[in-house]
Amino acid sequence: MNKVSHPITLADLAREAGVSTGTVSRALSGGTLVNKVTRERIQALAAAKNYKPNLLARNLRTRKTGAIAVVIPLGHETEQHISDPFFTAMLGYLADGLAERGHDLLLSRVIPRGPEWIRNYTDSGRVDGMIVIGQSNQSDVLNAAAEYYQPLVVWGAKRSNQTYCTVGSDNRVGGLIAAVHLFERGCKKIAFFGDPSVPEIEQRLDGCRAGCVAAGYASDLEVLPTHLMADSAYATICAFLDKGNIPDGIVAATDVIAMSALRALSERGISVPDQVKVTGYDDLGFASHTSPPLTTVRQDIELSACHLVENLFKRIAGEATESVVLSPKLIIRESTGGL
Amino acid sequence: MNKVSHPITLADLAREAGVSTGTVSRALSGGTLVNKVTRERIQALAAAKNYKPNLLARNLRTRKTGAIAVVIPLGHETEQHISDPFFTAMLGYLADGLAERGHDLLLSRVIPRGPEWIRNYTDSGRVDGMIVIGQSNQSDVLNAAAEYYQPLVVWGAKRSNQTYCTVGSDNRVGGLIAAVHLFERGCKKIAFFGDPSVPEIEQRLDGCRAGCVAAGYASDLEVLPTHLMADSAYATICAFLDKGNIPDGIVAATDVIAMSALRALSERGISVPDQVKVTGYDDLGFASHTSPPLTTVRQDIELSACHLVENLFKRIAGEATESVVLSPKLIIRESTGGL
DNA sequence: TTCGATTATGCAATCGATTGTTGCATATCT
DNA sequence: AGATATGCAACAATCGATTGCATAATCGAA
Repeated sequence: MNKVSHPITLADLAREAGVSTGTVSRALSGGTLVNKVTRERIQALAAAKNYKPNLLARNLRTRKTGAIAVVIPLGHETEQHISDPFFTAMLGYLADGLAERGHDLLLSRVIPRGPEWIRNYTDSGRVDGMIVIGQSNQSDVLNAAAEYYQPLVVWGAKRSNQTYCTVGSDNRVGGLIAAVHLFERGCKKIAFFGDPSVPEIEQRLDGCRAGCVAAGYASDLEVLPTHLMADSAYATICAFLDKGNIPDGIVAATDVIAMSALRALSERGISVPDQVKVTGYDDLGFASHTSPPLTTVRQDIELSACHLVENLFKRIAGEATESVVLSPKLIIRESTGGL
Repeated sequence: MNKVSHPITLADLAREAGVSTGTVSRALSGGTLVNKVTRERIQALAAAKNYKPNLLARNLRTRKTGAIAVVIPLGHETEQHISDPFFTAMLGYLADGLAERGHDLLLSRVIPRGPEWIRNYTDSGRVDGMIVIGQSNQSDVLNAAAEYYQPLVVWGAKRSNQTYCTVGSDNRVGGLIAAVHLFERGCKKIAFFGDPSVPEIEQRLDGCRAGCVAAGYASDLEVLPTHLMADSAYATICAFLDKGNIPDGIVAATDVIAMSALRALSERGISVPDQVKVTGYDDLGFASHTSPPLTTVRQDIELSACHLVENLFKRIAGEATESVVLSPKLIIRESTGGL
């Protein structure tokens, strides 16, 4: 067995069959331009030889690649890892959605150091389109790219000065319904756990504040900035609780933070939902399996992924697309007292 | 702004600079074969025009692609989704590891219907190598591929008749240390939760049985087959518990199953670890954040990903590699009584 | 001034497939 | 039988970059 045996090529096949490469190509692509007998002979030969076309060559010629770049720009959150559960869940659904349409997924994690990173995708000919997960602080770059590159969609909040197509959920509404729910369940003193320097989280906090106003909540909403990663959030929350200043309702900016809060509370013998009610955000897979199960604002990641993929393919086809803003939905579970 | 503006090419640049494409190519690749003055002039021009080489063309010529296929074959577990937490965690680490070496990650989920799927990667010229996550029931296909395709590594258990390179952890030992730990903690009646028709899980069960023997455990180990997905596992476990046949120790085949068990137990007022002790498997991110935190057999996913990447690049370079068997490690937390 | 050595650049083949055009051979029709 | 129509397959250009080889330009030394 030859170690560096190059895969068989169209030319090899042509030589063997005694015809030209063009004929082989047409025979395999199934058109009727080739005599049925020769066509079937060539197809049989190709199958016997385990022929697979070189996709680079085909793609170079046809200007289609069958791959979509999924890019995660890590602008400020360099601590954040692709292994963040939200990203990975999104990634899984995107992979499934793209696979259904016969496309592969080229995954990249980018730490932007200048505006030119995006041209590695838009101008490299490697992909038919790109999905950017989270605009981070790269709005300007994305706006510029949208000018010359159509097949681009972005997961994230819609902002006013954007020319690119986004799919995202309304973080402000999400924050609002979480807060309102806590007040409805009788909370008198609520706190927000999460880092407002992340754009999405800032909007959630904003909505949360609006909910406080709507409920006639007098005092200032307490805000505890925490990182997105579980370990770090957990430590911050423990320190906070140990100061003794315990709220009776917590709006956590993500499920991961909520999970850390549940753990910290449980370890201190503080009962959820009796003494403290907790809401999360995202409704990740584990949210229904914490103890108690977590009330959370669902961002329907699967649906979002569908929209992203659908809009992307519309744009690839040259059609116009509208940005999508999904309504977040409150999923009520035990951590706020259940139904 | 032209909607279908094709990216600028080497030839465009050459025309503009009044030189041949070859010269431009050499100038940009930085060699000293081009006069310093012309070289810098061309480099400046390229930068000004935002030139990015077409990677398909380059790769076709150089026979290198800078991409690695990460393939998840779903042989029997068609229910299993890429969004499974174990896969996504692995994926994140692989993405990071490959990115460090300047390679992209081409993600595919494959439902094998015949032996030829693997040639879409080995013979398509699209990737420089491939990492297969989980051998599923595709051992034969992988063995055949290893004959002609060197840059291939597989995550999974090492089996006797394998010619391909694997990285995996010793599932048998993992199952054993979990069981032994439960006996040490005083359990008298333990059960195994998980579906033994999955090869890895079968090995874990096997180890678990060995642990029983070592501990002089008289009766037969009770085995409850559950699916890998949380919802389904939860339902199965509830039904099991409601039959009243409650063990005092549970070895769960994955963290997801363990999490479902914790929830089911908690809802029935059964105290963990006082009445029942529970161990998981994997040590995924959420394992330390369940309540109570989960004792679990850690498969060091990050380290595994490192080994996979490292071995793959060795094989790409033509070096020989050894399969790696990592020792799983018991992480003791509250669900079995803590340290 | 002339020759050899060196350097810089152009030319053209190449990677492997797709596809428009063309030529040949047979089939069909008057 | 001669003219036209049709089917089949070969030829060659193309996608965009890389690279071996040939050639032109430059320089130093005799």
